[in-house]
Amino acid sequence: MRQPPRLFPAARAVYLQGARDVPLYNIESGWLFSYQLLADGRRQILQFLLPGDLAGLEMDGSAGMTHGLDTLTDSVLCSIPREGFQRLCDSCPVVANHMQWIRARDMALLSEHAVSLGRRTARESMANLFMELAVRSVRSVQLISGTSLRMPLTQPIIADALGLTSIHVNRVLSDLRKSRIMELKNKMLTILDMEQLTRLANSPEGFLELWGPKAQA
Amino acid sequence: MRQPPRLFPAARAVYLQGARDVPLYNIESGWLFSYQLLADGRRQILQFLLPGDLAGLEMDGSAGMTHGLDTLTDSVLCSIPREGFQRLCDSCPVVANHMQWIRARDMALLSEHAVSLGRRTARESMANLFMELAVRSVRSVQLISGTSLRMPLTQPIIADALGLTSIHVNRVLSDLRKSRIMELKNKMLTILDMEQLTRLANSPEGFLELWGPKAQA
DNA sequence: CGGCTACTTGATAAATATCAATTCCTGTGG
DNA sequence: CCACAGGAATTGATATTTATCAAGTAGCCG
Repeated sequence: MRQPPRLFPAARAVYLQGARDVPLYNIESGWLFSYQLLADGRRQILQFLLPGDLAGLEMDGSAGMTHGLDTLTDSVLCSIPREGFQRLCDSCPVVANHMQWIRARDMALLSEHAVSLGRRTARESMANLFMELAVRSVRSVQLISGTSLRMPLTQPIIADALGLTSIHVNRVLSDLRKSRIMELKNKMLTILDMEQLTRLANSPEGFLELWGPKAQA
Repeated sequence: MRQPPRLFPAARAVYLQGARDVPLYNIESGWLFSYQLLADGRRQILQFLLPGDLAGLEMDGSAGMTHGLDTLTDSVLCSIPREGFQRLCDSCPVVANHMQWIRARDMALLSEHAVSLGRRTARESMANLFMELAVRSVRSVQLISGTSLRMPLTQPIIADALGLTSIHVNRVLSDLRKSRIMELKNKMLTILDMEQLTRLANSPEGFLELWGPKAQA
């Protein structure tokens, strides 16, 4: 049912906010993000999508998508027709069930993100974001080398994810480097002090276990 | 399958963050909110729940709930055993389907909330929140009298929903009153200038239609 | 190359938080 | 039924965080 894989180059829109008849997309490789725009151009990034994730789950239909999807890196996506998938869900409870699980996980991720936006300081939010992405990317494909891993985010992207300006992101990042906690350079994240980073991130118990055994299924 | 209705008085916990074996709850009447706490007590409210909504959908299982649920007003809830409901979903695709729809709607609401937290000013966020709750409450049970409707939120609650302090909420609220846009008094919201309020809320097209015909189903 | 964007740093401004104090409600216990 | 306690609402003064403006360098894609 999955359509043939298709390559989307880095920094391209996969679909725009408001688009109609958008299929689901299975992410074979690459990093992407979903976002929502305000009329004057302000942008809030809602989620980052990594290999193995499913995009386009949110609303569709007559009103159009509530969010847009862009690639961060070159990505390979397979589209999945909505109605065919719907039929599959109807006929196979195991699939329908797994979908619920995926949606619950997405919701937990977005909730955690909302906590950062509303109640964490810039430092805490950044620590949290990097821990989340480190765990997720290691669990999906990523090869770690020492304490470094690939983290293809630019400062403006981090800013739009955390509700900050890129200038402020730059300053906090250099603070974190000076504090010898972590370093982001050349799209590589190096964790210098996992102890302190974890304390800063301050995620509720259980958050990092969201990608435990069950997520492998 | 739904258990007998049970009354929860105002300002009570229905379940705590981290609780295990929590059932689903159908909200027969009352207003509630779900939230997440940080170790030092900072609180982020994630969603408001109104009659007809379903609570407890997010993660459960061995790790415990990722969020807590409290009542705002006296509320009547029916618990729904998780495993029984699971079986129902498995045997009845229409139900499973509607669940997906509910989860997609919750996701869209939380996304919009995240946009407020990250990219809207305090004024805009508040306009947005009140428009959302006005529309939802009118669609569920609420009786409107003129341009006023019941809105049982305190300033500290609004603050924890929008990532602000209650002091700042107070100031913005009195600004909004002085600007003759809206007024919140005695748990009643009065809309003085719908035109301006809508412009301030600045919600993407389609957001307010999330509770259109289909939501009645 | 050339043009755009990212990154960096400094100076200043705006939004929002913190501290403090007072009044007003409202639910509760005597 | 009243008194009281505790949170809610309000206002002022001040502090902190984060944004805005500005400018220059450095990278990267076409």
